[in-house]
Amino acid sequence: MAGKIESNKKQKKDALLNSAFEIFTNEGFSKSSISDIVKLAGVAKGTFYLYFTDKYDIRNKLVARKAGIVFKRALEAYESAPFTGGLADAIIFIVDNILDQFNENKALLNFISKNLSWGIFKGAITGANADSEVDFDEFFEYLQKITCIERKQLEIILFLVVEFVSSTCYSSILYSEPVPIEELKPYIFSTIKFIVENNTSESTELIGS
Amino acid sequence: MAGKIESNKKQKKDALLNSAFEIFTNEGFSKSSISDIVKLAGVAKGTFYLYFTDKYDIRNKLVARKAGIVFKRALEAYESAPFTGGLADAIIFIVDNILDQFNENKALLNFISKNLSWGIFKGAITGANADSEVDFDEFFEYLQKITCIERKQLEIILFLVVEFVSSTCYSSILYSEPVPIEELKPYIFSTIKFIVENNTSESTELIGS
Amino acid sequence: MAGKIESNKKQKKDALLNSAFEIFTNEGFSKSSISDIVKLAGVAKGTFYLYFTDKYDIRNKLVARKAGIVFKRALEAYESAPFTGGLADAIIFIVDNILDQFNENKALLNFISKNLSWGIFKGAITGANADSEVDFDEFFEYLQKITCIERKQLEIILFLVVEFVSSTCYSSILYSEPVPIEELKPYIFSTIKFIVENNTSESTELIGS
Amino acid sequence: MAGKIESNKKQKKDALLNSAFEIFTNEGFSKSSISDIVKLAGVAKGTFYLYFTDKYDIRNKLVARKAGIVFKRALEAYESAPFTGGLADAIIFIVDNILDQFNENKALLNFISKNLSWGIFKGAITGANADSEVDFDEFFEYLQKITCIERKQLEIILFLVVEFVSSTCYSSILYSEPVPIEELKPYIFSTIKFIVENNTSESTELIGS
DNA sequence: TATGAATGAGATTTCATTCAT
DNA sequence: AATGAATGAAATCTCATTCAT
Repeated sequence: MAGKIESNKKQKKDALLNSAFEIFTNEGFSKSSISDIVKLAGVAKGTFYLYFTDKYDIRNKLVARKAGIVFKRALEAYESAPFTGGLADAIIFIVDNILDQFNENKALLNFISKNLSWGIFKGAITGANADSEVDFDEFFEYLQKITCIERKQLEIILFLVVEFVSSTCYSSILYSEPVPIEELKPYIFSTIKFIVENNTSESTELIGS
Repeated sequence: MAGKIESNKKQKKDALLNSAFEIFTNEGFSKSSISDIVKLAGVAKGTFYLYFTDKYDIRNKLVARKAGIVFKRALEAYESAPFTGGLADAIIFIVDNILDQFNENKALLNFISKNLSWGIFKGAITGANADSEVDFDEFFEYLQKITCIERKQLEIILFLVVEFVSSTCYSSILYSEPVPIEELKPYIFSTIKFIVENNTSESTELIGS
Repeated sequence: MAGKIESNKKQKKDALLNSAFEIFTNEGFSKSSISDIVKLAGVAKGTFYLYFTDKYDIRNKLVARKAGIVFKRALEAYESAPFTGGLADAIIFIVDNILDQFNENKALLNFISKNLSWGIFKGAITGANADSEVDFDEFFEYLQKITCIERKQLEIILFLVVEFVSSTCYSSILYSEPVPIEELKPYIFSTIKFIVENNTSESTELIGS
Repeated sequence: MAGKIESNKKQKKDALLNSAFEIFTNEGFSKSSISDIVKLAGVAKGTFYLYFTDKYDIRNKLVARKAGIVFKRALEAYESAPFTGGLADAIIFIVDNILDQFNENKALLNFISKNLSWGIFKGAITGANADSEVDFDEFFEYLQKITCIERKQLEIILFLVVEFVSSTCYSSILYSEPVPIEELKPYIFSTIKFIVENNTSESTELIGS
C-alpha cells in the first residue's frame, strides 16, 4: 500500500520532470512557464510546488539527472569494452561516446550545455543530489585510485577537458560551425590527449586496465 | 542642423545601451525589465522601441559591442608592445590581456561569457553589426596575411581557442573554481600553444614581427 | 461541495458579463478597457482571462446572451397572449414587442444592433453557444411545423425581416430619424406583412392558433 | 505656382485617404493606427494632423466619399439608360447597379456597410461635405420635383429602402448567407417595389422619364 | 496529497499627439 | 507646409504563487 503511494508520488514527479524537459527544450527556459509544464504533465498547478520550489529548481535537478544519464551510459560502454590504454585514451573513449550520444539527441545537448556549468557539475559530484543517476564521488575516488594522480591535479584536468569539450561540441554538433563534429573530433581528441599527458607524470597508467 | 538630431539620437541609444548593461549585470537578464532600463536611461518607454525590438535585441547588440571593446583593447596593447614570437605567443599575449580585463571587470565577464557564442562572434565578424567596435573581418584577413594559414584552418584554431578560454576562465575568475585564474593560466597557455602549433606548419611565424 | 465552486465560478463570469455590458454601453466598445470591466466586476484582472480570451470574445458572448433574452421575452409574451392570426401577424406581434423593449432600453438596442449580424444570429441558432438564453433551433423547428413552410424559404423570410427591422429601428428609436418609431411602425409592419405573405402560399396559417 | 502647391496638398491628402481605405479594409478600423496609415501614404505623422483631426474624422470623410462615388456611378448609369417606368423601377435600377458594384468590390461593401448609417447618409446629403462626390441635396430636390411626393414621405421611403438594401446585401454578398445575392435579388426588388408603391399615390410617375 | 480557481503585481507593447526643426 | 523623434499614459496580457476544498 505504502509502496503504491510511493510509486504514485514518483510518477507525478517524473511526469513533471519529463514535461519540463519537453517544454524547456522546445520553448527555451525563459519562455517556459509552470502552467505549461503542469498542463503537459497532467497534474494540478499546486502539485508542482509539492515537489519543486520553482522553475530554477526543476531545471537544476533536470540538468543533473540528464547529465548523469549520459555520463552513466558512457561509463558503462567504457567498462564493458575490452580496453587497454592510458588515462588519456580512456577519457577520449568516454568523450567520444558522449559526443555520439549528443549527436543523436541534439535537444539534449542544447539543454545540457546551456545549463551545465562546472558549478552544477561539482554540485552533482557531492552525491547529495538524489536526482543524479551517478555517484560522481565514487567515480572520482575510483579515478584517483587507478591513476595515482592527486585530487587537485585530477580536478583541474577534468575541468579543462569538460569545459573544452562541452563548449566546442555545442556549436559544432548543433550548427556545424565552424566545421561538423566528425571533422572537429581529431582536434578535440588531440587536445585532450595533450591536456592529460602534459599534466600527469609520464608513467601514469590506468592500473588494472 | 540635421546633425543635432542625429547626435541626439545617438545619445538616446547610448543611454539605453549603457543602462541596459548596468541593469543586466546587476539584476541578471531574466529579472531585468524594459521599465527598469528606460527609467535608468532617463527616456520614455516608447523610446526604447524606436531603437530596439525587445530585450533580446538590445542584449545581443550589447554583447557584440562589449566584446568588441575588450577585443579592441587587447589588440591595441598587442600592437603597441615590442613583440617578437610566433602566432601562438601572439594569441597568448592577447588572451592574457583579455583575461586581465575580465579579472578587473567581473560583471563584464559574467555578461559576455553567458551570452557570447561562436555564432554571435562570427556574426560580429561579418562587420554588419554597426554596434561592434571592431571590424573582425579586417583582423581575420590581417591574420591570414601574416600567418599564411588558410582561412578554414585559421577559423578552427580560433574557434578552439575562443571556446576553450571563454569556458574555462568563467568559473575560474568568478568563483576561483577549480583554482584561481593565476593558477590556471599556465594550463590555459600551454594548451593554447599546443592547439596553435599542433595545427600549423612548424615554420609558421608572424611575418613582420 | 463541488457545487459551491461551480456556483462561485458562475457568479464571477456573470459579474464580468454584467460589468462588460455596463461599460460597453456607457463608454462604447472601443473606449472600454478590460481594466475597467474587472474593476467594476470586483475581480482580479487575471480572472477575466480565465473566462474570456479578450474583449471581442466577451462582447460576442454578450450579444448572443442579450439578444436571446430579448427574443425569449417576446416569445413568452406571444405564447401567453390569446392569439389568432397568420404567420405575418405572429411575427408582427413579436417584432412589436421587441421594438417596445428596445424603446424602453435604448442602451440595449444600441449595443445589440451595432453588434448583431445575421452570422451571430445564426451562430446563436445552433444552440452551441451556452450563453444564449434561447434554443433558437427549437424555435425554428417549431415554426416549420406550424407553418408548413420549407426550411430555406423560412430562413430567407426571417432574414429579410430581421435585417429590415433591426436596421430601420436603430436610427428611428435612437435618433427619431427620419421619424419617431411610433410613426415608423405602420411602414415596418406593412412591409413585414408583405414580405411574409408574398413569399408563402396564401393558405399558410399558424396551425393550432 | 500656387496651383502646384495646391495640387501638392491635394496629393498628400489623397494619399492619406487612399492609404486609410487600404488599411481600414485590410485590418479593420479598430486595429488600424495612424502610424500604419502615414507609413503607407509615405508622409510624416505630423502631416496627418494637418488634414484630419483623428482616425474617426478620416473614416467619416472616407465613407462619404466612397459612398458618393458608388452612388454617382449608379446615377450616371441610370441617366444614360433609355429608361421608362415608375419611381419603383427607377430605384430598383439604381439599387441593382449598386449591388453589382458591391459584388465586384467586396472590400468596399464591407467598409461602407459597416460605417454607413442613415445619419452619415443624411450628413452627406447636406452637401456641406466637400469630400462627397455627389450633391445629394440636388438629387433630393430633383426626386421631389419629378415624383411630386412630399419631402417627408420621400425621405421615409428612401430611408426604408436604403436600410433594407444595405443590411440585407451585406451578408448575402459577403457570405452568401442565407442565400447568394442573385438568389436574394428577387426578394429585395419585390420588397422595394412594395415599399415604394404602397406609400405613394397610385398615379405617381416619374415626370419626364 | 492533490487540486485548480483566483489573485494582482508587473511585464510588454501600442499609439495618438506634440513640437522643435 | 512638412517632418519624425520623443513622449508617457494606458492598454493588454502573463504567471508564479496561494489557499480553500
